[in-house]
Amino acid sequence: MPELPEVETTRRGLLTLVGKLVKSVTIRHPTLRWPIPQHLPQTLPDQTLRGLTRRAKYILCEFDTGVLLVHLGMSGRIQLLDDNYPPEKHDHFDIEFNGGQVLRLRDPRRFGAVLWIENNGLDIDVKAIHHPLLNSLGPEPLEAGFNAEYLHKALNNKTLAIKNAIMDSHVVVGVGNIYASESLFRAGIHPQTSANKLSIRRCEKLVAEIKCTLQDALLAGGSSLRDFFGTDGNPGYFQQEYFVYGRTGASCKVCTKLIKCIRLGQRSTFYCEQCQKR
DNA sequence: CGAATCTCCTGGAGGC
DNA sequence: TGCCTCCAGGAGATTC
Repeated sequence: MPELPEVETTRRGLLTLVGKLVKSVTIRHPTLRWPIPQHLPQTLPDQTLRGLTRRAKYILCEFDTGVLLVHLGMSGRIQLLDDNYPPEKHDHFDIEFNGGQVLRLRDPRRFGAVLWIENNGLDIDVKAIHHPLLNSLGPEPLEAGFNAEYLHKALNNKTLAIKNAIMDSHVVVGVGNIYASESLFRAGIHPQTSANKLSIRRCEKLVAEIKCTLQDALLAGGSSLRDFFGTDGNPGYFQQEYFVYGRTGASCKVCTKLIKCIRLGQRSTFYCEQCQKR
């Protein structure tokens, strides 16, 4: 479900909680990708949510004594409830705040994660947090550090398909299966092109289209495939703007040729052979 | 080292 | 209605 636009949409929907005090924490199903720390129901109450930031597809919830790192995996979704409604089957984790609002994590496939990073009494800038999951991440796609020069250099020694390369979080974060196909279409680049064969000019085009695609999706409130909804329960609308994703056999919106689907790195990959060149 | 494959888990869709 | 197979937005771990 969630790529960068969906995670960012989720984060923004939770900003109203910043400054509030935690009342209680409930863990119903601790076995996500990694176990949810069992001490959270003791640790978090009476702490203030100091800030909410995002790095890659991780939401970082800054509390007084540490940072709660949340990842939505494939099927995760966070709801912001104004009351403590009865949980449903896959509602694994709640944070209840003073005033009654509840942050609720639902994740049927349980590929998501909730982890705790203790700050050990130090006032650490959340941007400078050290954690194995955060240490080797590439640049944020919407920031200035992700540019043609950077990408060209990062792809320099890579022979794998460009589509797989831009989905590698060491190269650039936040680009998942949907937006990889969409960005490559917009850039006119065939997904099987060897990463190190892209000229600096085409890197420039690809960088621009990744930024543009993610921005457009963000403005639409993300994409709703099956089950993405914002924290307020409203779906995103970007899927209505897909050029290629999920459109196998339909005609290209630009040239009318039929959209093709191949498997790359075990993932469905959609493209137009007329509009996208190697 | 890079690249490809495997893995975690549940649910929905489609075929029979 | 039931049973089977296939597929799904991520990404770390493992293997070659």
